[in-house]
Amino acid sequence: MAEGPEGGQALLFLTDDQLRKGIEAMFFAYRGFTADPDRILAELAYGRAHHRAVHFIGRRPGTTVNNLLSVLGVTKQSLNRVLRTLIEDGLVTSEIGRTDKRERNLYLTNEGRALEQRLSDAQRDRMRAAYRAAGPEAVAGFRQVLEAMMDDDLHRHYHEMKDVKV
Amino acid sequence: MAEGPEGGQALLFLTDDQLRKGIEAMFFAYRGFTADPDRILAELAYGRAHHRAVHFIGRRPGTTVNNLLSVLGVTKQSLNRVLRTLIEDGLVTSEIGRTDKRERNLYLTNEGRALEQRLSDAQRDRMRAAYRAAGPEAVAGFRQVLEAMMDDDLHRHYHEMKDVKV
DNA sequence: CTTGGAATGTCAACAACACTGACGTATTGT
DNA sequence: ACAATACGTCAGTGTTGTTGACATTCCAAG
Repeated sequence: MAEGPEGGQALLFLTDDQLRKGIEAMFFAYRGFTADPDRILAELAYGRAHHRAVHFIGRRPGTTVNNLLSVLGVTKQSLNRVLRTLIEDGLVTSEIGRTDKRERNLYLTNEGRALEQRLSDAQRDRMRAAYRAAGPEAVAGFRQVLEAMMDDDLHRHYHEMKDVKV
Repeated sequence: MAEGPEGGQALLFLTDDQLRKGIEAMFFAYRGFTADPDRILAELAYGRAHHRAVHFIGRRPGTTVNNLLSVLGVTKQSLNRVLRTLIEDGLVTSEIGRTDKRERNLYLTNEGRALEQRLSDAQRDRMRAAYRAAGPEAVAGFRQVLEAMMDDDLHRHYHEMKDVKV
């Protein structure tokens, strides 16, 4: 159905070699992407799981455990282990829901916000350098390809993150 | 040197919000990026580490353990466990180095090549779809930003992978 | 030639973090 | 009352990372 480009010219960028380079670029870039926060987390005996939790709680203060679960794509047992340590360490608070008392609304404490900021800053610094080096048009393309690469349900979460309701 | 853009317009894409979106896009996209191979690997009781090993051995037949180590960025002990199972399962062969008997040259067997192909195909399919949806210019930008995001040493490995010496 | 150090790779034990499965509790809604 | 939902927890397992200890091989200094 509407195959589109027929000639060789338009398909040049879809050769196996081009695709392979893209795959390897994703692999190496993701390592760089996580390197700076990982160093900070290692000092504190935390891992990437803690980073992700703190990030998305910071993005959506008051989010429920269930919502966080589907965004992160892990099991509740796995998330619970992380949340427990964050709450014990005073970085996150868990409040019983006002309308539905079964739910728990999650918030960052001041200390939690401080860590989130520190991790964000490190990651943003690298992202900023990459953006600056590549230029605005490259950034637009970057975002387009990444969006097209997401699964549908992840895509949904990604867009839900856009309209922040603080 | 040559700082370039000074005004607000050219720096719009460097706002914290833009950077945050880029960060979340990387997070969600990487999940999609690994989803298809992960499904295949789960059937075979393998993990991503096996995928990475098989991929880079396939890229550089005869590579040594040490070289693979620095590309993958893990400890030799961690890699060894993965290599052992791959060798036991007949996907990889390890040959004692000809010039230096301390080294081991790694090769894929036919069975190993078959798995590599199967994983590659799955990952390439998604990459191809994303490339096709985003268009050639977006792809160029995508690659530019990813390259700028890598650590220097990873960047080196990335480029070394370009000149294949089969 | 021998000896000591460096390089390469292997084995063992441990920690982090994901998973499944089962169960308990409180709350909601029919 | 009853079923479904939201959350937490205990137990067990697997992958993947880590450090520590050790065997083998190479090479160069004495």
